[in-house]
Amino acid sequence: MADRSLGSGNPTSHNHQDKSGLGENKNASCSFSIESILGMEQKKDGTPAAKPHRPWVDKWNNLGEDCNPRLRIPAMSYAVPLFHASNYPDVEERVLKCENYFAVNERLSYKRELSWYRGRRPRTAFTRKQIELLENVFRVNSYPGIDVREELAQKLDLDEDRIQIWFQNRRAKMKRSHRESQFLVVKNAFPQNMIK
Amino acid sequence: MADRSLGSGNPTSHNHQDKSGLGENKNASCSFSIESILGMEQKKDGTPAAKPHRPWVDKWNNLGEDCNPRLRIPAMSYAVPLFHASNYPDVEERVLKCENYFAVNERLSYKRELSWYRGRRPRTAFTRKQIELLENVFRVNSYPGIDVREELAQKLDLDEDRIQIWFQNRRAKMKRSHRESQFLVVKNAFPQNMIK
DNA sequence: TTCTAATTTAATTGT
DNA sequence: ACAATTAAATTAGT
Repeated sequence: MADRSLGSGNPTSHNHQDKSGLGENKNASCSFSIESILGMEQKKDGTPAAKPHRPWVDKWNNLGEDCNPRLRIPAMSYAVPLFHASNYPDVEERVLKCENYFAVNERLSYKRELSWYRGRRPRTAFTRKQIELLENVFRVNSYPGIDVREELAQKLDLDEDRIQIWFQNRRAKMKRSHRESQFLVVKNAFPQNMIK
Repeated sequence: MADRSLGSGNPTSHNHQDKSGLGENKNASCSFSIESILGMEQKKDGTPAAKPHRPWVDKWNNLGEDCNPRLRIPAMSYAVPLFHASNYPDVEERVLKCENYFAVNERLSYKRELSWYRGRRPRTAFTRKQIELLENVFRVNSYPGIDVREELAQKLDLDEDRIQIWFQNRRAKMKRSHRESQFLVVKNAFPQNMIK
């Protein structure tokens, strides 16, 4: 049982980053040859030292000191139940705890195998109450200034950062749905066969 | 998610110049009063948020013509066979059965109640061949750019969207299985009682 | 039941 | 700040 038919043969290193396409395989026919695929991979990772602003990494992992934060075992964080902890299935939670163990004890080992996004902030799960208030404020003002955000942060016991991101994402959502409803309006204003 | 099938323009111009925080209430306590809320335009849905990007609805429901497609009964097809008494909560299941019944017999009734069920894209069943190629590509590049995805889409006769989602889910799966295997490694490296 | 396609939304990156 | 994308967490179909 538990046949994990897929998990076994997988290479574990991945350099992501292929935003720009770059997929020019000149070969005429249908070859996704290894070459062509590898050719498509961007070498964006010269280890760019690109974005070393991850306060929470150190905040939660404050034993290390001088090595590149992006190479550290970072967030353990979301490995440890401290941070959100609530809704993993049992197995996964044990897995996570264990990983954390290992990391704590052996730290600095297999960083390489660990994904590039290690440093990602654990996803915040807003409560119903929090969302409610945020939505109410959003209705009135979708561009709250710093003072309002700070106030909200305090009231909701969240970092001001989270508030800001929330409003950003919320605006994006609103924009999207507006765009889409406009699309429908336009679409319905035309005879069916004019729109494919 | 990328909604690239819609007008890529930026039809809605925002004057987002509100640094000052409009919604700022001078009142001491936490009042975001109804008045202040109603004072604004408020055209955004009060609740569960619309997600009106569902091109396939029309594609499969091309009998109607002038009514709003979002209000139509969409895919009856996959609504019909749902008399599987499986894992919906009782209430919802009854609702479904009922709605379906009416939908079949009365078509276009009970649109409102169907809404939560309606918008979902029918699950795509990939063929063995498709999976095979996708897996092969994934092995070399788990982050294919748009070009590669388009190429795959064409080759496999799928929407590019499906490809993108497939890779997303595949990455999640890989991550999961990596976690699990790490768990096993750690587990075997420690005395039993260290693992709860 | 397990696996996975599809959805929603928090977080990241680059401009 | 926005646009586009990714990952995390869910929902739900087979």
